Amino acid sequence: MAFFRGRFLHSLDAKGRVAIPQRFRESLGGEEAELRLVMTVDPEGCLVVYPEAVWRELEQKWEALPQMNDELKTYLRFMVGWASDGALDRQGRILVPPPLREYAGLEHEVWFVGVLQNFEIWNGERLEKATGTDRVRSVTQKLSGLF
Amino acid sequence: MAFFRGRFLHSLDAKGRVAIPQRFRESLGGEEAELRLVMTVDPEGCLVVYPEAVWRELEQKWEALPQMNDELKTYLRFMVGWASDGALDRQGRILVPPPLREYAGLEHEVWFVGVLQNFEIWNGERLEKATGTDRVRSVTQKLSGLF
DNA sequence: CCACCTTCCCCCACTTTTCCCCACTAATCA
DNA sequence: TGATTAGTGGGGAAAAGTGGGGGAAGGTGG
Repeated sequence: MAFFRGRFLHSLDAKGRVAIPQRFRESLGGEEAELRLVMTVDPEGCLVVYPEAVWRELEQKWEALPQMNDELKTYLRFMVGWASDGALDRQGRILVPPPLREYAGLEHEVWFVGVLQNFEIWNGERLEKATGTDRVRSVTQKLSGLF
Repeated sequence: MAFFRGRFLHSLDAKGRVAIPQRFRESLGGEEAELRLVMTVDPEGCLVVYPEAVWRELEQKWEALPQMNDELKTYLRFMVGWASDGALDRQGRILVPPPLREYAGLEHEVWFVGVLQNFEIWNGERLEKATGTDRVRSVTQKLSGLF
């Protein structure tokens, strides 16, 4: 299973390409393996990127759900509706489609953040707000019962 | 299991490398063993360094939790998002990636502090504030029921 | 059906970072 | 006082990230 850790500052070029951090590329599988991935959005305001295999598991879970209620429909419209799949180019870069770029407020500088099974791509200011120490402290308090 | 104790003053060189105190290196396992470790940050403003095995246990705990939970996501963005794994070089040093260096306010002089299962790397002034006797006194009072 | 335009992806060239290896100094211990 | 071991610093090769030119592919409108 792939594991993504750490944060990396990269830059989106004028053509909308970003290099995936080498550490992440290694986690994506063998060198010649199909480096396919699926990206979508998170309500927090960032992009979320999954190795194709991980994404497929999510899809299977959704399909296996007993009934399709309104909440699930809303959720799928969001997660699946925004999803875009692609592959790395020969230089290890991906192309971020304009709608996703806009959703996540990505300009020139973007942060890659590993969160175990997948990773995220953030606008710097948003990331700072989302992971500021105040917020983390309060969250840690709430979680402290769990581990 | 490894045990880290004590504090040591070392210096970060211009390339961002620091030597791990020899005492700590011994605790990391056999000489030829894989001297791999994972470092991340603490809201208190320092770096936290784990032997790889200890870190993995933490990750396994996190993975067992429900992944849709927003609080957990925030927490992972912080802990895992800052994490950086690496190995000691031939001289027993590690490279501290620039984002971590900046987060912890590390300049030339840094303090290593052992805290049992892992150790921390501090900016001197911050360490002084965090472990000032006033603060420790009040904390000790609150804990006094526990042991 | 054909010209045009955009999008995407390949290649190449440049810069920066990382990580080897080696050499110097300081401290420790016979 | 020599010998060993820790910590420090720097040179240089290799790798990673960045940016741009140009051709192929695919969509659009006449």
